[in-house]
Amino acid sequence: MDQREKETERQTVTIKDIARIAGVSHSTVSRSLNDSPLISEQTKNRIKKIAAELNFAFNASAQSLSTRKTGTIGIIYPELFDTFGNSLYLGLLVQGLRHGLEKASLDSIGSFPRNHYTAESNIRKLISRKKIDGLLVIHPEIPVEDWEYIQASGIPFVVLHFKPRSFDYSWMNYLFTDHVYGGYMATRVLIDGGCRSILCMREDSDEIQFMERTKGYQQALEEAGIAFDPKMVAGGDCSFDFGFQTVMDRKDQLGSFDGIFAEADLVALGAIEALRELGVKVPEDIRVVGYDDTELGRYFRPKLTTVHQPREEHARLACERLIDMLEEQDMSPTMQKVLKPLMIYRESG
Amino acid sequence: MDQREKETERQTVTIKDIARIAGVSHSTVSRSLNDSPLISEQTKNRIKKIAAELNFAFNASAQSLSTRKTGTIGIIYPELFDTFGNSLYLGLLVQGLRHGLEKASLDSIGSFPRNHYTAESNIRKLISRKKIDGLLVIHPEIPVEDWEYIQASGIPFVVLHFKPRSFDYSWMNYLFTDHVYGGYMATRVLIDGGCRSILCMREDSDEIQFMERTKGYQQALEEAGIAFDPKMVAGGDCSFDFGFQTVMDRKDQLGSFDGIFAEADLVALGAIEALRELGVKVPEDIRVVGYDDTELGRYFRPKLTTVHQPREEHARLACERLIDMLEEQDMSPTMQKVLKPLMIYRESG
DNA sequence: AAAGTTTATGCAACCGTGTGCAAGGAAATT
DNA sequence: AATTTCCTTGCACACGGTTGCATAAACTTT
Repeated sequence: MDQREKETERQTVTIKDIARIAGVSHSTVSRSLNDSPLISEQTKNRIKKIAAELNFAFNASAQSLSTRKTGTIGIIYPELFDTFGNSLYLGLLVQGLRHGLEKASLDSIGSFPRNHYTAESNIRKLISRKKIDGLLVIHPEIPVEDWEYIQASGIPFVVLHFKPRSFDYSWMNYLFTDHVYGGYMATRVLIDGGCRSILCMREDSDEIQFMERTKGYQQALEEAGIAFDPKMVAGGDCSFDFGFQTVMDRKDQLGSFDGIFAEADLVALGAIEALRELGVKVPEDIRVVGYDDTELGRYFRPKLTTVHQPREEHARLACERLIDMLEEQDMSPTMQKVLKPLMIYRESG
Repeated sequence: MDQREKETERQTVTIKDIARIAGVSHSTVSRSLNDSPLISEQTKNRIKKIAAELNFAFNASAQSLSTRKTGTIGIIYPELFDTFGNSLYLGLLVQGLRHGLEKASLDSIGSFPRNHYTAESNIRKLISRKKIDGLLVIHPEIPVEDWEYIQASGIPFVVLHFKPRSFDYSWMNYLFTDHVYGGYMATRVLIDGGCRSILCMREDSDEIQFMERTKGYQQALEEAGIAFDPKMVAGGDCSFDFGFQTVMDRKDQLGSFDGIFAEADLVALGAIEALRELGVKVPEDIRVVGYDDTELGRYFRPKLTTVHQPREEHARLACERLIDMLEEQDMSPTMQKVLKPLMIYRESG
């Protein structure tokens, strides 16, 4: 110990201090404060009172060391960007999880999969150093080694939002959104509105969710007897500019489509803005549907018709399952849900 | 210990296991892995090799108990809402902090000031149970008892973004934004653009930052020799509707103002939308300036002229100071900065 | 060669809490 | 009254590390 410790006079109260004051052993104090049935009510109350007077609080590290429970959950999620509408979605999802964990008095360590400076895996670090009791994973690209580590460690965890790529998740507890259905619904809205030539603006990534949205688009077309035309699918990124540019690139063939399914709100807004500048009326001339139901779509005019993901339900169910796993020590994948998204009907579609 | 422990065969490697294998005492292992100069290079290397082979990792709880360092920082921040543009700002600020902490290999527990279910103070809980080494506080309403607790505990902390109300912060390390200057700049942009009657739409809250923005507005008016008229200040919430409604309420007296300073982007956008519906051109007829530089303002047309807060710099400086405090044990308030915001010139102003 | 110095390691106590087991005392039973 | 049972409590060890101090070995110095 540092010599200065003495001077600084740490006034931290431990169960031994309470034991001394109460004239009992520290085990009795420990049992009392943990409401053990072994201790008489009288003694318990006396000790609890002393503890309260001294503002006693358990030392979390000591307790964890002994009980092998940290009372902390790791939440792994990706980098947020201020140019992506769904960053707010992810932020709110994490917030929902935090709320759910609070119910069980669990703290949460938020973390990226790897340390940006050392490139070390934060997931493995948190697990191996035993800083967490469980894990909530929201990330499209967890490295295989990390998945294997998680699996081998036997730590309770629930996967949310992003389907793991290149790793079998059939044995995991998970909660996803049915993006095929989302893409299908969005496209159906357009078809039901009379559209027959629907442009699909998709994110050119290998994230499964975008594949699925496009698949739903195709299904809706097929169901309506509209031939799928690969030329009607434009690939790009998740930006306003992509939507804007994609429309502008087609300004000479505006009659070639009468509906747009943008797989992200921001893209839809870019498309709408381009259409406005070209003098095309939305939704009268061309209908536009977005995806994600970000704040953006609520205020732009025309207000965006879009697909909403059941964020609250995701968070609630994930926490419930995780807490259950912590208590029951039962890792079986009893929570494998693919929730249906919700169509938000506004003006643009 | 539970009997089942034996069966489950915990394969966790401890320094004692390494000691046994290496034929040394566990203190030697501890010193080796911590690179103590007391141990010979030869022994160190041998032991490090064994540790690496066994995938050894320190038990965080045990280490904390002994060293009184947890390697974890608490980040206290408010509830985010999907209807407030600055929720994304806060999310990104927290992310910036997380990055800054990663540099020193620190984890972070994100938390609201109090538990929503038990109403217990999370701040006091984290400190008293010794779950964290330091604190980053981003919240407009920390209860006085919590401030007092923080102060008494002597824990290193830095306050960001929100000035504490009803508690003296002159002794703290802090980083704020100069909102007086922000309000001044925004108003100056309008005045320089020729405006003489400027409507100020402010959030009717007692958060200091809004008071300051309004103060800056007044200063700019005064400097330009424009009399301040209380009727030109509209109070409301931080919503699109507030901006929209405030303009609509004045549709019969549109000539009475030629500029709008909205103290939040969303409010500015609502105002712009109302003006558009009323056939008023922005910025030709009426200029509008927002505040916050949220994603929203980048895509709406006309693109929003607004005030940007130096988020990255806040995060970086706060982490640097906090890490320094952790290492130096020097709590003196050497980091008391009020950063200047940045004017973003776009189309609306 | 003896004494002093340096270097490398081990011993044992400690950090704060949990818990199996033994033991003491009171109450219940014979 | 002696024995058995139950209820309380304390002892001692465990959890997995860190560290002051003693000690043994190796190396200098005289």
